[in-house]
Amino acid sequence: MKYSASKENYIKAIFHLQQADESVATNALADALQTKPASVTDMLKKLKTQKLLQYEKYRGVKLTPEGKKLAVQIIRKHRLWELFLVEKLQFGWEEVHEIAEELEHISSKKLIDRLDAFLDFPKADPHGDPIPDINGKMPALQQSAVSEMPVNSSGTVNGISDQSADMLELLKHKSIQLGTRLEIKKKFEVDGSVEIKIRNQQPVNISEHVAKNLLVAYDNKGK
Amino acid sequence: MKYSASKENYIKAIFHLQQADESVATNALADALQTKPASVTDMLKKLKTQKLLQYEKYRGVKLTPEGKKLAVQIIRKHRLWELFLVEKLQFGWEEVHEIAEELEHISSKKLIDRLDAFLDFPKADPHGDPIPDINGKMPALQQSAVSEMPVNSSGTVNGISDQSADMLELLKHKSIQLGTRLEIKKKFEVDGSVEIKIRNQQPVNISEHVAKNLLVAYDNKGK
DNA sequence: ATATATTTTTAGATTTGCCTAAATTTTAAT
DNA sequence: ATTAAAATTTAGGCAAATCTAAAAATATAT
Repeated sequence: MKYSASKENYIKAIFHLQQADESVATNALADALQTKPASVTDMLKKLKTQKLLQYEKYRGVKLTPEGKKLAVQIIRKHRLWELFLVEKLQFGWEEVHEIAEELEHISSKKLIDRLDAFLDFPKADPHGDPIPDINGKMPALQQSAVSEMPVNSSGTVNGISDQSADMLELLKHKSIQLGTRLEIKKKFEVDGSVEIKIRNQQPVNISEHVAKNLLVAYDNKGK
Repeated sequence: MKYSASKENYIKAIFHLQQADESVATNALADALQTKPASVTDMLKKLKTQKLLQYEKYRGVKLTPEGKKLAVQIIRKHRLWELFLVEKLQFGWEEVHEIAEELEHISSKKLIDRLDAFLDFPKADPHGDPIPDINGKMPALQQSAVSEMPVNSSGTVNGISDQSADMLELLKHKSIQLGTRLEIKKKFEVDGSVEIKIRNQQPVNISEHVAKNLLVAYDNKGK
């Protein structure tokens, strides 16, 4: 079955908003999709008749297994295209999302499976998010503290264990935030500090404490 | 300016139908676009207000310079994507058209220019049709007789000078037709005959006469 | 030159996806 | 347990792109 780009965007948004198995509110969806709640209600009725979701009025919405399957396919396309853009066409990792929003609606399944092979069956996109495989299986997010990463590896900041104001201030000062892509340059055994490099900036040093609390999603190749 | 996929398809169809500078008939367009003449009339009125074409009712339609520019951009995208699919993703040259019909509507100009560079600024698509460059300049179609082509080069059958029934019968027998992709394997000086290979078939020999009359569009790399 | 056939346009609907404004339901607060 | 606030849905419309059926213009044939 083939769905419009608009419908696919609804399915994707619900998937992302749907933590665990709670249902998603109309307003939350309207917000995520930059549209009006009334439009969301309209669309939910249509998607319900297509059995992509469970919807009872005033009760919010949940994806059916079929809806989830579709969502995962779209996410697979999105993340593969993002990686293609960064890895093969030299785009910056911050400029690819918008383009992938369009590319993810190209329908050919064969295309996406070939692209997957061309990229060597990658496990994560440029932001460190996992890429579902050909069967829709989503690999666990590969996350670890900066202190655990090998020299010369790279990844994307994805979480901070110590959320104290002091820590956040320090990170802000070093212009590190969620989504910041960094590379491990050198590790000092003496004090456990780590030298990291952010994009075009000069390498900076972070203490063992910071390195242990800064969580990074790392790329990973191979099947 | 950004146009809908539907509008882009109209512009492209008019461009292809518009020989020299004659105007294109409503019915011809409806035919090419697999739609009804009434729908074409509706759309032509819209495209006229956008100054992409000259249209007087009952008088047919012509692209304005602006319309032509848009058409060339779309064709550039289409052909680059086709080549990408064949060259990088191992698609057969006959299965790429349909997918490229979707990909050609992805809007990012930067994407297409990067793709162009990634493919090494190719001059022709897998069917031998010329690819407009970044400025919209369309290289002349690189066409020559099989007899003139170097050994190991390849191309796509694109015309036949001698259109006699006998010639056509012979070509049909060897399953050569417009669009057939072939490779020059060996040339025999003695009699001017040429050994060619078609896709997955065994190599076949064609006489000097045939080789001189079989016109092929050949691929070409580099700026 | 006039009738007939063909092409093209108009008129009026339909579907998709969105909107605003008003009504309804649910939730939260006292 | 009411009432006020917030969330959600309904009702009625709009624009894009299509359609069918009917009308109008152009082309063709004798």
